[in-house]
Amino acid sequence: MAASNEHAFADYLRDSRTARAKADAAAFTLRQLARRVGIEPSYLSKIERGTQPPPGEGVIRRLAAELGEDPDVLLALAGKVSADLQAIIRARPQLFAQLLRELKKMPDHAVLRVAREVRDGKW
Amino acid sequence: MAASNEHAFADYLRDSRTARAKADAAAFTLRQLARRVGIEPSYLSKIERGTQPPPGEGVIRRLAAELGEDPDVLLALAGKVSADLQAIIRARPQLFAQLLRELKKMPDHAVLRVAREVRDGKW
DNA sequence: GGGACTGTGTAGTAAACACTACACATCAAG
DNA sequence: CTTGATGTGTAGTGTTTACTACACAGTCCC
Repeated sequence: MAASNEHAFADYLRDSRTARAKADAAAFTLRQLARRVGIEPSYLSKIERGTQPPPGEGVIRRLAAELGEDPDVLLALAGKVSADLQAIIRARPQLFAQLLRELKKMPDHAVLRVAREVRDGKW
Repeated sequence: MAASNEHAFADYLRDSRTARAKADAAAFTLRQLARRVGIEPSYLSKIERGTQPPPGEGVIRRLAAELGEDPDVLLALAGKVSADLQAIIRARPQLFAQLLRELKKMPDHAVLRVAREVRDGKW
């Protein structure tokens, strides 16, 4: 694998913001977004360029909310896993460890199918 | 549940070691275990009494190996989730986030059944 | 009663994490 | 031409994580 994903989170974030800026220019300047999220503009700037590593989960969640992105995807790009998902695993470590390692090999549609069947109360 | 302990990891670890010590006293002194795991005895002592927070994943894995414990369980007691499981989730965040949050409500036997069916190649 | 063990107390450290504060250069608009 | 906004550079801070180093007291053995 090439080192293509060095700034995966950074790039995704900047692209997402500039995309929103096309629609609503004034509301999605770096400074405005930083202000709504509650961080320093210079910090967001560095994050968007990958100068700084991705921020903490809280900031990522607020960014996702403002940008209409999926928090879990953004967290993943930041190399993190949502704290609530971790808690779910920790509650039954063996069960979920086994299941996840099994599903690792499976294609998307298989995982999706499992999820759907579970949701549809077939268990 | 009895007094759900603040020092769940600590107590579990100490109990596990002292249990092994009944069988093979010399091999499971605090110092011997610390030596095999590659940490300072005083550090292990503090960990076993909950004076210090649980160690990193590497140390926990080596402790589990020496004590014949399940690494995922030990990690869970330490408030952590195995790095490899996190990587599995990060590879397909939406899929696994949805599945896990769905399975959270389900009883053990249901999760187990899903895992078994997946393993048995019904997908 | 000196050695060789136990476990423990005190102190400190090095790196990573998650940010803030403020000054600066640039550019568009009035 | 200066005002007000944009993004960015430099510097620094408090906290957490993950440990090490070494000295110490008690116990068992002869």
